[in-house]
Amino acid sequence: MISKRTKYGLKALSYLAKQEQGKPILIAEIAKSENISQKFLEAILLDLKRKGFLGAKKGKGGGYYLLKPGNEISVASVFRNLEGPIAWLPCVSLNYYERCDDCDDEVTCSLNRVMLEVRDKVLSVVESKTLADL
Amino acid sequence: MISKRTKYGLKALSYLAKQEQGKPILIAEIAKSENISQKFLEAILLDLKRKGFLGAKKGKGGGYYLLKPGNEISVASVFRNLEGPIAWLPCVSLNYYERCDDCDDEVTCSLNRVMLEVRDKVLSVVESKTLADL
DNA sequence: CTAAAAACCTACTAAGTCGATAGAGTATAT
DNA sequence: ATATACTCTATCGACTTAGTAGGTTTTTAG
Repeated sequence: MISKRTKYGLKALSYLAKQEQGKPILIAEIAKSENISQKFLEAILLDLKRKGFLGAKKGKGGGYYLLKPGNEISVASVFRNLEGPIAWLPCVSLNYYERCDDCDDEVTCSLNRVMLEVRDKVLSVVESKTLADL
Repeated sequence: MISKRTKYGLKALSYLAKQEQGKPILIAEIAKSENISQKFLEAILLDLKRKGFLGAKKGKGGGYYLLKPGNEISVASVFRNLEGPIAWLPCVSLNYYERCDDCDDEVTCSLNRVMLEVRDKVLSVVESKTLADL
């Protein structure tokens, strides 16, 4: 299960991808349209701005807008930035690799192979899908 | 990411699947072999017993054993019992379905289709793999 | 019959996350 | 100037995670 944070973030970005690119959209508009708590969404969008997905404009006529076209932003990149690793175990993660302290050896670990398969299957979907596909 | 609970559970079951079926194995033996905190593993195995995966024998010569051969227990069934839903969202879960309160309609939800794809890809792995494959 | 073995059970903990709310501060357009 | 709208800090209660501690019950062996 993914967190509401990630879910809301994806929904908001997909909403923005449907708009004229570069045109600022109000947090309030997105929140209302997607049925998201506005204050919660504020924090999520701010985070997405810091992570380079969004630009923002303050004051009247302001709002958030995508910095790249929707079809250049993969679901995987959003997921990794909001939720974290895509892999089920740190020892099979591409971007967040970490050794398991309970395994002597990854080659003999019983779970390693299956977890690699799961990761690759998920990646095959989320790396190929972009905001424009949502 | 899956919890250590689920990870340890899978490792312990796969350890048991490698033993002579029906022969009781000590918690301590599994814990040592798999580098798991024994007390934590106790709780996990007890849970797996209650959920019908394991049998137990008390007293000297006792221990835990699989109730079915390893090749009849899918990774998916263990995952569901220890971790919960396999799907990323409740609205695309086969076994734990729940409506999303923020979506008016699942057909128009931007995430629904992609999340279904993710679920199916993961299922294709974990439903086909059994403890004997680990 | 007794003692050791081993599963079983209850309770507790520290730390962290989740989903949200409240209330200011800051930059901008008119 | 003033309203607008993003930005920041702080807090919240409920929950989960990964354990630890210590005692109880059942079973087997001597």
